[in-house]
Parts: sequence; C-alpha cells; structure tokens
Amino acid sequence: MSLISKSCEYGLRATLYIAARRGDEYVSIGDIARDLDISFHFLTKILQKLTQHGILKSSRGPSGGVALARPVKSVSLLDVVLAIEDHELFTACVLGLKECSESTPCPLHAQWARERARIQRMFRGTTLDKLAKPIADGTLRLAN
Amino acid sequence: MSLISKSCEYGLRATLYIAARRGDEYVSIGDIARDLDISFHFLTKILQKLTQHGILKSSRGPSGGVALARPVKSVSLLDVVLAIEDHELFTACVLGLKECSESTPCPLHAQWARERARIQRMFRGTTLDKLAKPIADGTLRLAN
DNA sequence: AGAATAAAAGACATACATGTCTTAAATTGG
DNA sequence: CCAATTTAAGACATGTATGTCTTTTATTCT
Repeated sequence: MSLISKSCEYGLRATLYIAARRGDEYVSIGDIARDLDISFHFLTKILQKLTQHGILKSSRGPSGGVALARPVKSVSLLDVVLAIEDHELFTACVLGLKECSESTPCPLHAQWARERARIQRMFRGTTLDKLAKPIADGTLRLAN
Repeated sequence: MSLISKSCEYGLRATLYIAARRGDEYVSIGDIARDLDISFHFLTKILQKLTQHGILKSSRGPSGGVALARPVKSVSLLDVVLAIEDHELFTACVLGLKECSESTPCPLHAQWARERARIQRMFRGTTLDKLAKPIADGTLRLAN
C-alpha cells in the first residue's frame, strides 16, 4: 500500500502547482493536468472536492480555472489531505482493529500512534508558501 | 489509504497469533481465521506467501497447520511486511513521483524520507518475541 | 488400504479506486 | 445574441485488492 491515495497525491501536487504560480490567479485544470501528467477528468473531480472544502475557488469560462481560496501561508498540506482522504488516516489502527486506543491497544498501538502523529505534524506544519518558491524557480519539481 | 494492506494486517496478526502460541507448534489456519475473525481462504493465501518466504513452515493432514520456521526472536515484523507487501512501501515517493531521490527530490522528499525510515525501523526493531507474551496472557489483543 | 483432515492451488465473484467519456451549466469576448 | 471556453456532474469502463468457493495434494490415524 501507500500512505496516501493517488487522488491525494494528485491533489497535493496540483495545489502546490497552483501555489507556485502565485496562487491568486486562475489556472485552468487542463494546464495543470498537462504539466503534471495527470488525467484531466480525474483531476477535475479531485479539485472539485478541494473547491467544495473551501481550499480552492473556481471560475468557469474563458480565462477561468482554479485558484487558492485562501492565502498561501494559511493552507497546510494537511488541509489538502483531509479534504480528499478519509480522516481515519491519522487515527486508524495499523493492524486494522476497530477498537484500538490507549485503553484497549493493539500490540503496535503505542509505537504507531507516535509515528502517525509525527506524520500528521509533518503535513500540518508544511504550508504552501514554504514550498512555492523552490517549485516556482525549478529547484523542486512536481512531475517526472 | 492505509499504511499497509489488509493482507499485511492479516499476515501480521496471524504471525503474532502463532508466536503467542509458542510458535513452534502447528496451528491450523482454520483456528487462526476463527479466532482473529479473518476469511479462512483469504488468510490461507496470505500465509502461503509467508511459508514461501521461509517465515512459516506448514504441514498438511490431521494435526497439521502452520508454525514459525525460525525462532521467535529472529523474526521481525518487517520480515512479515516485506514478504507480503510490495517492497516500495519504504522507498516510494509520497507524492507518487517515479524519480524521487536525494539528487532529484520532490518537495516532500527530505521530510518523508525521514518518517518512512522511522517506520521501517519500528517494524524492523519489533521482533515477535517482544509481543508474544503480552498477547499470550491477554494483556494485548489481536482482534476486536 | 481407506477415511478423515488440512494445506495448496486456482477459478470465480465482489468492492472500491482509478481512469475515460459525454453532457450540462456558467462565463467571457466578439 | 452567439460561439468558444472551462468547470460541474454523472455515466461508464478498467484495474486491483479483497473475499468466496471448488478441486487437488499431502498427511495422519484406524
């Protein structure tokens, strides 16, 4: 398996792509799909979720597209992940037990709880503005 | 998504179950499936993989079943995970890029590489013997 | 040897994620 | 108003993980 779904990967890459292009100006989904080599229609549905969650705003018609609905600095990767992924990512038992908590732990509960909390902090602590510049200037890339 | 697949969850729980029953004596897959509430035929296929990887040994016929092929102390959870899961779990890019490494990193490479290494260490450092006792005496459980 | 037991193997079915395609609705510019 | 553009919405197809069922093979016990 993988930590996050393909939908989530696409959503994160697209959001970072938008942020790297100033964020406040509309970018067409077709452009994003082409540059990031993602299926256009599939990406459209993913970005719709982000729009519905208030992370992106959209505009139809010529010169339309999607843009960030909030300041780059105020959007974390966790916001994007939670808008697309099931919330259970950071709460579910690593062994799949329904009831797994401090009081009724599975054999790996303590160790896994620590790791997933770290991962969540990693996503929460990374805001779009921190990555936008190196992406914009080509230091970091969003596609192969 | 989840960190590991259901197959992997089942494989880990079954292996821990076997370890908690001394490990060296054969346990029928039917018993494991019943106690852990896992589909019998599905579990059979998963445990076959573990047998093929030399983690379990099996015996057909009456009083047969599966048992650990090696001492409990020498089997780590990572051994089980890697026998079932794709090896890419601990190497793949979190954003799904094919080429993602120190030299050509994605925007999250550095941070994710650190986390996935920790998770791998968690699985590698946890051997069956460390969990067998608390499971055997009921302190920790493998099913709801 | 024969019957019972249990893993091995593989066909088949189901669920869900992913991907493709078509139509509708909204916006822009001439 | 009309044509072009672009998101929205939903039907449909494909792929993969998961789950079920049947048959085969090996082993044990009588």
